[in-house]
Amino acid sequence: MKKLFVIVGPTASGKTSLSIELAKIYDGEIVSADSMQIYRGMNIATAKPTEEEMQGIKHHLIDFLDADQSYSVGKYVDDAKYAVEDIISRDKFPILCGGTGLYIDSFLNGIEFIDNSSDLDLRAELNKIGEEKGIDSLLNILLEIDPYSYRRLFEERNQKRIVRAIEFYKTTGITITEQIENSKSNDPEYNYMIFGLKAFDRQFLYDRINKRVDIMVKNGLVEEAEKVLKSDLSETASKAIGYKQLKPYFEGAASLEECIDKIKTETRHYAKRQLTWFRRNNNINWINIDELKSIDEQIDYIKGLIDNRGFLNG
RNA sequence: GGGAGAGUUCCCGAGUGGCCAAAGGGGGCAGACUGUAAAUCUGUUGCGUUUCGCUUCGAUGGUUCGAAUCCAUCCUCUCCCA
Repeated sequence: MKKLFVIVGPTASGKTSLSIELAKIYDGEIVSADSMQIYRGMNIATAKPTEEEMQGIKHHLIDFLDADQSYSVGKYVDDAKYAVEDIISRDKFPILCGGTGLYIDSFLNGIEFIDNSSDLDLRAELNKIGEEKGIDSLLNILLEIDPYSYRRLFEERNQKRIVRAIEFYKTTGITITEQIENSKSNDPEYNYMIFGLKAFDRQFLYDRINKRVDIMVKNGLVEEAEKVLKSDLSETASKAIGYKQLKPYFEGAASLEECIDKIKTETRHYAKRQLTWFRRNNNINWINIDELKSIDEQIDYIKGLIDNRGFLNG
């Protein structure tokens, strides 16, 4: 079976530099799994590696879309597969690296998404119902078509997900419950070892995040934000942390410091959510970055794991 | 020196005699997640032997069956006049 390495972890845990070192050792190329680094012009806020940092290692799925284009998991699964196959065909070793858990899991598990399952007009219409008549009226619609989803989403009352479940059924004729089941049936195509970076002490990570945001500001985050906010942003791109939080500053409604603090807070929350996502994956080999602080130590540890398992043999 | 006001749980902040371990928000912690995922949403947040007990609302003392809420003194802070 085709082999690859996967590196995951919360933002600011050091995935980028580790992946590049690993690529140097194993003659690899990197496939990014990051929903924001795909965009051109969004560099500082997304902590996109610079040419210099890449050290000649080829990176895929970075910098290939303009910010006014939207993107999705479904596209990612296809694009990542294409990139990985391309790398393998050239006898290089693929290293998937990123923090977007949904993208990574969907790709690794070979989830098949269905084309044309979106209807933005219907979505808007349903959202309107939600705003006007309340979330219960949406739940009632869902109850009619997919009682299982209804039960699953009843407690959570997540309008976005309820709307999506209805939309999915109305556009495809099958329920989201069925789709979830069907999409899982594929056999995995790749044999992979997955490494996760995390901090034993949460505060250690949070400090790193805070410091990194300060560095971003020094590197011109505010200027970049001004430019990005003036351009046309797709639904996807507009969600990036680091730009929208600066809006009040540009509008004179808040101080620069307040906005930067907001970026730090939002980034910490994001890291927390990433950790929650990855934590349920029992296959991850965790590396504590507050124990193994240098890349060299991390690489040694990873090499040990790879050899131990005989992953590259045969 | 004179006058006005304020001190509430990690933070901001509501509460002016019992329904108050104390609204709401923030932050923290935990969780969910199938085409917007850097999104969206949920739970929890004084302690304990947890349908009950204990300790909390600047401090001390008092009034009362009962106080975060009323009174006295003290401490700290803010503002106004000097």
